[in-house]
Amino acid sequence: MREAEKLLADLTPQQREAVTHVEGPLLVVAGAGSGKTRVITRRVAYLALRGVPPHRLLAVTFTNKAADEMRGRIEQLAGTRGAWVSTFHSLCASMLRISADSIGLSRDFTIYDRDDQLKAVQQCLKEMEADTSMLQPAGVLQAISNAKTRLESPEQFAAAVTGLRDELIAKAYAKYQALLARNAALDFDDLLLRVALLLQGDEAFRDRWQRRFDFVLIDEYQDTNRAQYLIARELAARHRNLCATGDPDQAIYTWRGASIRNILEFTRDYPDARVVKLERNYRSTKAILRAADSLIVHNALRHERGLWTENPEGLPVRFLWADDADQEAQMVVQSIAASHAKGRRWRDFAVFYRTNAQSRSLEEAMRHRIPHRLIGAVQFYGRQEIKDLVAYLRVCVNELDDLSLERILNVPVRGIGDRTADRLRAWAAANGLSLRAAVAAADQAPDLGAKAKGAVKAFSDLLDAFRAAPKSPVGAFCRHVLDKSGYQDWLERPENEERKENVNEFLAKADKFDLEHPGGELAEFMQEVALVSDVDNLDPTADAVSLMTLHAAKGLEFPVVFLTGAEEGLLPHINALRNEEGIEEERRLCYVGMTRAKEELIITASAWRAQGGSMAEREPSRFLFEVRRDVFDNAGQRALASLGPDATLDAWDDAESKPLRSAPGEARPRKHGPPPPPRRPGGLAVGDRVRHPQLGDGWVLAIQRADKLTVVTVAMASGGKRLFALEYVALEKL
DNA sequence: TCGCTGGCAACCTGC
DNA sequence: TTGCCAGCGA
Ligand SMILES: Nc1ncnc2c1ncn2[C@@H]1O[C@H](COP(=O)(O)OP(=O)(O)OP(=O)(O)O)[C@@H](O)[C@H]1O
Repeated sequence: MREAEKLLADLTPQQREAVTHVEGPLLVVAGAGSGKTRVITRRVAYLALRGVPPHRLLAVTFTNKAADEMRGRIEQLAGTRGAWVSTFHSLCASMLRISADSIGLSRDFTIYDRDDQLKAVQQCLKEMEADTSMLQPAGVLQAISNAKTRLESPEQFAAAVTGLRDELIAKAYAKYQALLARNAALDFDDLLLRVALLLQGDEAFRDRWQRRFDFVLIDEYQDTNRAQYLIARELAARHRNLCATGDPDQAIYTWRGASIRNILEFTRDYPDARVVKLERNYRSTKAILRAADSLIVHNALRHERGLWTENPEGLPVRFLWADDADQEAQMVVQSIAASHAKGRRWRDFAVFYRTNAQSRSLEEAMRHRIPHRLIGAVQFYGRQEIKDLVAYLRVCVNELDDLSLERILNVPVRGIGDRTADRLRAWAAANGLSLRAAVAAADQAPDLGAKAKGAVKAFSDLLDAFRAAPKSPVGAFCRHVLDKSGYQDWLERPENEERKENVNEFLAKADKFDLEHPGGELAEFMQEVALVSDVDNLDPTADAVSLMTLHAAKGLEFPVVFLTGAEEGLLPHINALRNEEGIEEERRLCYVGMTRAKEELIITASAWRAQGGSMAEREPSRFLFEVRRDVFDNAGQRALASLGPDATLDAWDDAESKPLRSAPGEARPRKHGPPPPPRRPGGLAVGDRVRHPQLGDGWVLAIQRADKLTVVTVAMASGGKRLFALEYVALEKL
């Protein structure tokens, strides 16, 4: 028990209580940075040290990266391996593969990603007799995904809908499921849905998996959806040793079906559950915590809870208001560079944003200056060349995967054009053949010319050869495929330099897989590839600044955090403004971002931002005015005071005025919110030296009244001319 | 059959 | 601003 003592030594009494609780349901409601991940990890190690065989332990994390880290920590702490640590999706994929034979599923099933799903939907819509021009594939897919999240089969969905549009969607859903079944494919939703339904309806399956684990632990429980909830419940039904940890304030995935009610109603499901609350934050400074707390209390649909820390007060939060996105990026870069010069490592910094599109200006500003890693965005696996190679591998594993086969039919170009493909597809459909079977029997196909038949035959032989070749080690097989398919030759062309590098990166991943899973199957590797998430590619050992979305930041921590684009329409996002729930989720997202910071938090926003082709004027996020003003530094307080709806002023002018901020272009009326009260010119004259709160010093070139505003043209010391409306920018006369 | 060009819509988060 | 699709010429 000495080891177990050590395990508990540096834990708080509450954390210890959660770790040492053994039998029965346990709920750990933990505020941000209070150590819930730490608790789960220790708890698994503790149970192992108490003699529970590690392979009887299941811990479910939100990302594969979190799973890998936790697995490593557990091995360190308990000195044992074998605990099953994975995400829900990986868990379900593995369960389905393991139980494939008994549930009538091919163990070589393909996992379809969003692009595949869209293609499948498009194909279904095309095949439908009714006019589907009113339906957008993305919308239909959304509806299907929603239905699956509600665990509704196509039949149930069809029975519940009214109206032409929904009836068409119901038909499309049925066709879509049939198409996936024909292709032996499952989409992300299916993985969860199938397992949830099997656990409920298939006795053998349920029995087998209920006996598989003695303890079940679920992290980030606040972001579980209905299927995940059922899976957790069923897997733990026999022994009820279910430990859930989460933070309702960090629920940020309700838009894809997650339900905060799962965590809020845990004690209703398990009235005898032990509930442990962790309220001491170990991550952030007092200033950061106060800032975050003062924001989240604005959520009405929330249980009152407090979070405290013994950490130092720390630096005040900074707020930087830029002219445009490029300048915002510059400000971030300058801050980072300055801080780095004072001794910070690059990896101490993270820059968060609401939408991937925002990463562009940041990346541009950092290019060649600051080592950085972009998480997500144009994901690695979304690249054409990677998808091509993956399609080859999928076809090698699963011959029924027509969608993937279609992708590579003529890639690289081998003389099987659209017409030939169409005819093959039509012939296959007419005869109930898979596309692969049609390709194999192409010489019997009607209306195919001799030339086309030859090309198809050669392709079929190629696939046969792949099928016969050893699939392991995976890296070697990938190279074999690239070589024999002619893809490598295509990659060698000078214009494909970058593509070749990406493929090489993929090959390195395959080699890594071989190393970590000696004798591992190609199907397993394909599963891993299908289920990687953006953050999984974050390498914490690389000394580089991390750029990622707020969603991707969940669960991570960094000494210095930049929260960019704190603007109305962006955070909260325009599409979330429809209802209060939407805004509250955005507020939680902002809260998650803020609470990632250990020592420094810098929030930035921009007055103008490119939107489509043109520039749009922005307002600072309402969240900035909900955060206690006194957590900001002086410059931040001043900037916010001058920007806010409750701006403090020396004088009032005309409240009806159309505002204009430091505009690089033309003045525009603001779209929402009350216009901030204008400020008096302040006795400025042409030739005066002035200071802008963020942009620095300059000289007044001109003062004009325009549209009830006072517009000052300033020659900036840093170069260039800028327009400021005195009503909106606190220019200080020097 | 292939590859290029131009017009047009979309731009939120992601397993 | 970008990425997708349709249409066209070689
Ligand atoms: N008892 C403790 N003593 C010292 N440090 C601790 C303790 N508990 C947690 N920490 C530290 O606090 C930080 C946050 O812990 P952890 O990531 O487990 O929190 P969390 O609750 O999962 O956070 P979040 O929900 O915000 O993602 C980590 O750096 C961790 O090492």
